[in-house]
Amino acid sequence: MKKALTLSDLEWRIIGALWEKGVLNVKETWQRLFPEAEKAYTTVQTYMDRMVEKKLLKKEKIGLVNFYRPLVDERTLKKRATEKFVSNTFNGSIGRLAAFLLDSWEITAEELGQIKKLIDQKAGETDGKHDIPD
Amino acid sequence: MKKALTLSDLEWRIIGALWEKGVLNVKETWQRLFPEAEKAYTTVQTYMDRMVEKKLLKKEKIGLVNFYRPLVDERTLKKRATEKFVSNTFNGSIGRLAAFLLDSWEITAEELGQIKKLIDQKAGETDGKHDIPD
DNA sequence: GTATCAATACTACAATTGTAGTTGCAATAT
DNA sequence: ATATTGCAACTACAATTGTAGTATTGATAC
Repeated sequence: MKKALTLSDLEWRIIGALWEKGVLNVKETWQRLFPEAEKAYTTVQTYMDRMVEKKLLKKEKIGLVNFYRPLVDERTLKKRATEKFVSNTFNGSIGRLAAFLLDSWEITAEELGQIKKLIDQKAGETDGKHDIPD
Repeated sequence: MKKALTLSDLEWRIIGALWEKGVLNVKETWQRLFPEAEKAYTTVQTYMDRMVEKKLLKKEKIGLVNFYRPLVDERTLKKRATEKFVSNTFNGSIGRLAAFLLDSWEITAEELGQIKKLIDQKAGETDGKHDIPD
């Protein structure tokens, strides 16, 4: 009932760590995210298990320890999240988002240059389907 | 305890309607958003009142009817929402977001052109602080 | 002046989220 | 064997969210 695609802050951080490292157990994740124990270990544990229920992660026990791996592809999830965000906030228009970003952010000249370069690449590559790496 | 800046879908739609129209009462909002009564009138009512509590809207009674107005500026709220989104999803980097958009979206040549134009404008205007309108 | 209508105000309640404590169990150190 | 340590499993609980029903009250039509 609701394809669960709004991750909370902590969920993003957890899955982010997992994408980065591949597999982690609760302790590792907890230490990474909260080196000063800003949140309780069990909080992270609860989150990770709930994320398993939500099919965001997969958990497998090796010896006594559970290891968690991301079940969803980073690009896919980010894309959905972006779609949702843009839909809520900019009536679904990427163009509006782009305009807003340019208009409301301090973006350095370098960044602008880089982005322009990306655009040119993109424009140049308008022949075949570009193969999504990875 | 939490500066309430993640609006839910429905909250976005409501405040969006309010930004568009300036003031609306519950009934008008409800009819606009759910012309087929997909949600109950009282659901919208509840939401709008909760948004008043959250200081997102202001409510004032005129005659017997309550009218609601947005209390937060559209640009400001969208900026915060974007920041939060980018922070969660792209490690806070607008550049990464931009790269992702270019890489993962089908963007038409026209759109690319327009965006490029915006960038050039922006680049041209790199002298003084640009005054954020409104 | 009473029934009806419209909009408000109040109440309800399950699901989800944020946060963590408690219990149990296997490995290890003594 | 026994105490201790590490982690897993289970349980808890308040706050928020999604959804809406019921009650009340002022206006209006007879």
